[in-house]
Amino acid sequence: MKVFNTLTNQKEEFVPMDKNEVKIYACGPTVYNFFHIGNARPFIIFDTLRRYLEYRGYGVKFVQNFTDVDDKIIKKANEEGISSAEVAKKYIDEYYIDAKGLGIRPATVHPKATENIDAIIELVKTLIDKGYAYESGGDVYYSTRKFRPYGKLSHQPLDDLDMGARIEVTDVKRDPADFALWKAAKPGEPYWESPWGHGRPGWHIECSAMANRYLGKTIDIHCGGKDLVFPHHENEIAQSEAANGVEFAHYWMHNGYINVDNTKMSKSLGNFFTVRDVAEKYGYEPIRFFMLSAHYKSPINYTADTIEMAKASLERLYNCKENMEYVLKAPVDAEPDERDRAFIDGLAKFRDRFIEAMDDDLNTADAISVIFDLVRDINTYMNLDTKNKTAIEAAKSMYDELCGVLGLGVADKTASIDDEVQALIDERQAARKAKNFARADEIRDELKSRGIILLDTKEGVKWKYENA
RNA sequence: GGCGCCAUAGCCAAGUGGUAAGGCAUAGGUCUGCAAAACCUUGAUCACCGGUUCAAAUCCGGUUGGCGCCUCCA
Repeated sequence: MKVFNTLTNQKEEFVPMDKNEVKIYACGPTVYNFFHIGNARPFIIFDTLRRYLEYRGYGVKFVQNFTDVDDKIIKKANEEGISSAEVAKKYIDEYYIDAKGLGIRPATVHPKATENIDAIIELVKTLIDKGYAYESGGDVYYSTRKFRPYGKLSHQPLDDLDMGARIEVTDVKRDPADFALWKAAKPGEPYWESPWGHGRPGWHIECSAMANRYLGKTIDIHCGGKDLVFPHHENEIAQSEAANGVEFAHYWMHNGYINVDNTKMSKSLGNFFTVRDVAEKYGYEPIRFFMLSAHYKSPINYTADTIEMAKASLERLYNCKENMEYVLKAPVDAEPDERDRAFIDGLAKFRDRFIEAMDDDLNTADAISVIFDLVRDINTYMNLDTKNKTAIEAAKSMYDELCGVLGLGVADKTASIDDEVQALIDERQAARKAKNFARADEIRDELKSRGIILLDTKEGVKWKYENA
């Protein structure tokens, strides 16, 4: 498999240190609000990366943190008159609800910053001992200029930074480019005991500390949104490599932004849509489909149209799946003939094409097109007058296999209907047989008003929920 | 000022040297009592100019337009 590595600015063959335990660290959410669809992109993309690596036979240890102590959380807590811990707890719970809806599997470990303060303090101490950090008025800062390779990820030499533009120049920092590892507690803020007094960790240090604790000094892949390249990931490298003396991560993968009106979506601009709100209107799965329908490095523009198209595309997938399941419920010939055999043999080529696409830096857009080609092949087979059980099962299996890697089109949407509805369906069938189409249509309309759609197929009457 | 990205059909979007995947939408057809689903058919010389090459959406140079990062950010 080839992946684009931000560190080298090119696609490279992915070679893990240990294929039985590929170490991946993904920057998780700061839990002070429902997460928005811009936040959702890396969660979905790198969940897909993990699924694909496992599909290809790798063992994966996937660590994604929760930043549960931070200025924004403190601000929210003050606004609501509750503690930071309560704010964090609430939005961690909400994270799991949305993540589950989006098909994002729980990470192997979801460490929280507040549960790793000891490791953070140890790391800060190490950096001070090695001369990379200094204490100043209860704060501790990292001396950016001491770390010679600083800028190697963002490919931007320190001296080219436009100093003063957005950098807070204070007299506690020796250099404007230095960043906080530890912040002295202000009144009313949560704090922990440390060698530098009461305080709390800076943002960047927690990831270095947790990656080290849960994955070791060197990891295979570190991933996150493109906006984390600088300064967050650059600083992580500075911290981890200065402390450990070895390379921090072999591969750095970054997803592009979600735009709204062709402008970056962000909480600070206020032009964001939460996953919860979008899901309530369109469902969760179209969001995942939308994310995977373009290459992860490209910016994508979120609009009502694009999410509706995603929903419509997904319906095509589910129609195919449901047709197979429907036919399999009835007795079907199990002994494949020559024509069935040819169909079955043809299925493997879709897997080959799918793998080829995904091997090329996770080309999910291409992989989806392979699935649609498979669906067309299956639909054509399903249109035949005689079908074979073995063949449909093989097709279904291939469909589930490929869709499963992307986390799409595999939900079980079958639900039971009550006896009254079944009686109406039966009555309608009788009416149709008697050519009483007025009554038949009346029943169909009645059920539609209850959200149940009837479909008359060659094999009999099918039903489904309108918005399933 | 420094660094970087993008421009493919009405819309979304793959495709880095050999004459353009896939999806949504549209129109016509097959099937159906009708409808739905499905299937078939239907649409692009790839922003513009120049260059390299037997051959370019793909490589090089330029132009125009759009976007991002440079210490809140996924």
